[in-house]
Amino acid sequence: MGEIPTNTEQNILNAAKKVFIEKGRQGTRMQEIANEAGINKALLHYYFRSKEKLFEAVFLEAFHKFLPQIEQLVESDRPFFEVLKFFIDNYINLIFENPHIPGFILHELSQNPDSIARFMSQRVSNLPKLYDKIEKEMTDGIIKPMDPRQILINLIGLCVFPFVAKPIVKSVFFQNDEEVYQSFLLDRKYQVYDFIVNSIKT
Amino acid sequence: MGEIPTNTEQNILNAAKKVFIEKGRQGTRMQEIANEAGINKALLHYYFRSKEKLFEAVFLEAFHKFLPQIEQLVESDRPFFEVLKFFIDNYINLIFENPHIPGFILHELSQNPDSIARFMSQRVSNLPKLYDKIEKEMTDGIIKPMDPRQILINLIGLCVFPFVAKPIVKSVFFQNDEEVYQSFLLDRKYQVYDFIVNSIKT
DNA sequence: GTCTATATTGTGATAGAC
DNA sequence: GTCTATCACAATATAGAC
Repeated sequence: MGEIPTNTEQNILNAAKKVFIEKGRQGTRMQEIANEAGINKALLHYYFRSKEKLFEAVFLEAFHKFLPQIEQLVESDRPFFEVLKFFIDNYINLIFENPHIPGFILHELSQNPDSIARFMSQRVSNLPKLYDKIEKEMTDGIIKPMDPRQILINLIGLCVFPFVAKPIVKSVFFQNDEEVYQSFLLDRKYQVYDFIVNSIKT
Repeated sequence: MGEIPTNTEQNILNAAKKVFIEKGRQGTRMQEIANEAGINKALLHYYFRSKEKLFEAVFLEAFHKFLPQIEQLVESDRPFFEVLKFFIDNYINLIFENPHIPGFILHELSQNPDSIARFMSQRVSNLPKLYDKIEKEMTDGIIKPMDPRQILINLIGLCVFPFVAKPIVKSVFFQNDEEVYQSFLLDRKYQVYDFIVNSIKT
């Protein structure tokens, strides 16, 4: 439903993405994916052997869409604060366009923590380079001395949380006003950047 | 299983809490709750009419356990930074003892965002008082001028995220070493406090 | 109150016509 | 490749004995 599919397989995958990411693995019914794709259940099994296989395809794509962004933080020789600004801007834009994916990934991984090994591969192998970069700026007196991992975990958490906790945030802080909540999100990237910089700069 | 139940109803509720909070509403089987409680399925329906009712009982308790902590931030005349330290300490301790509840709440609410109205009640009615308290310290030049809601959302996000994202955090930053991850968590409350204070103090 | 047995519906998966 | 019809089993819920 919606866009014209190039082929049936892609059509199914698109439908599956939508349903799985919103409802989760256990909350998803094959029938609903079929409806969403405008076909019948049998075709799902024709293209993807089982619900399990279909789910894996969806999860893999979602996971890879969100994780490798970390590489952006390394692939540059510019100062950390500049790279940081660039990353936050891109990452929050990405979440904006796919607001349900972070919660989807977190929930499915918590249901099946060991599966993460299959998805990670070499993606984060250059994380040590990022640590070096940050520690370099610490010895240069630009950033306060602290565990670089704390910075990175705070960074991801601050970006992701307002989206993952949408119902609570929207209800508690914005009286369930969708518009006010959205305008809060639009301002968020600048707030996160300022918050982090103020916290870690010397 | 585990502790001796005072009565069957409480026994069922304990078992249901364990299973629902770990597996989620859709991932939970009534049979598994029955096994966990050491009884049979029929008794579940005798005490709680349906899976739905049992879930609601579990969710309500979990939700109220975690939300009203916000009140701590208001119920004191001490400076905000002191109250903040106290809150972070308590809240992270609470999560430590119930590490799966935050993810459980976030996921279930995102599946059923409208249901939040039933659970909130007057709990956050004194939030404006907290805003006033923070804004007072801004005009006093103790805290940087900014939207108090940004501070509070960051606060919750920083506390909750390392637990909700355990598999990713543990894998990406700690090579899946549970012990290292745990020691990171133990240090977390001080890190979060420092991070926030450094960021918002003038 | 607690159990066993069973009803009833939901759901993933397959068979087979076209 | 795509459909309809159906199987097989899983899961919630209830009936009824004790």
